[in-house]
Amino acid sequence: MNYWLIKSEGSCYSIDDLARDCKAAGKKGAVPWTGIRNYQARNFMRDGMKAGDLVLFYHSNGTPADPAGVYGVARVASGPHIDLSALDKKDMHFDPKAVQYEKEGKAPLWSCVDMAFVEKFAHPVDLVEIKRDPALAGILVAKTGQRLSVMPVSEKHFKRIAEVGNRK
DNA sequence: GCCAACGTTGGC
DNA sequence: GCCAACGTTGGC
Repeated sequence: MNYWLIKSEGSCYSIDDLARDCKAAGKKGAVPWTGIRNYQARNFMRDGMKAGDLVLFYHSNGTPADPAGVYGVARVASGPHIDLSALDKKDMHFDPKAVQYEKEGKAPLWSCVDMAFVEKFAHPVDLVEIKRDPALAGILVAKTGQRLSVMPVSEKHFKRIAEVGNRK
């Protein structure tokens, strides 16, 4: 069992959106986490994530009203599969190179997994809090210049953030 | 909205 | 294969 952190712009796709879409997905209860166009992030998703892994849901690009931070927890709900949004010309994350891969019968250029909503924290654990907490020293998301949208988290750090987020 | 940090692209 | 130019991310 591994632990991860995924980022999303809160104003673009928040944990509330994930909760809504997972509910709308019915029995499946999960949505494909598409649009990742960074090789390292893709590799973490495609090669590292296993169904059942728990994932911190981080909102990036915060505002004073909705600060950047971890807002809740999701769960990996599938193994890796092709990210169809890369083949969709109308999609924001369309990639002609992925179409080329498809034509040549290669393995998909971009893959993703399904994500299920687990919980929204009683209060978000914002970046300031994360950086200030000695129990979270060394966590990747607090590192300057860290732009990965999918990254591993240690079990210790995962549990600490979940504990702080659900406190009170 | 600024800008530092980073990944990717493409000329050579 | 180097590296400058460019685009993007994301904190502030």
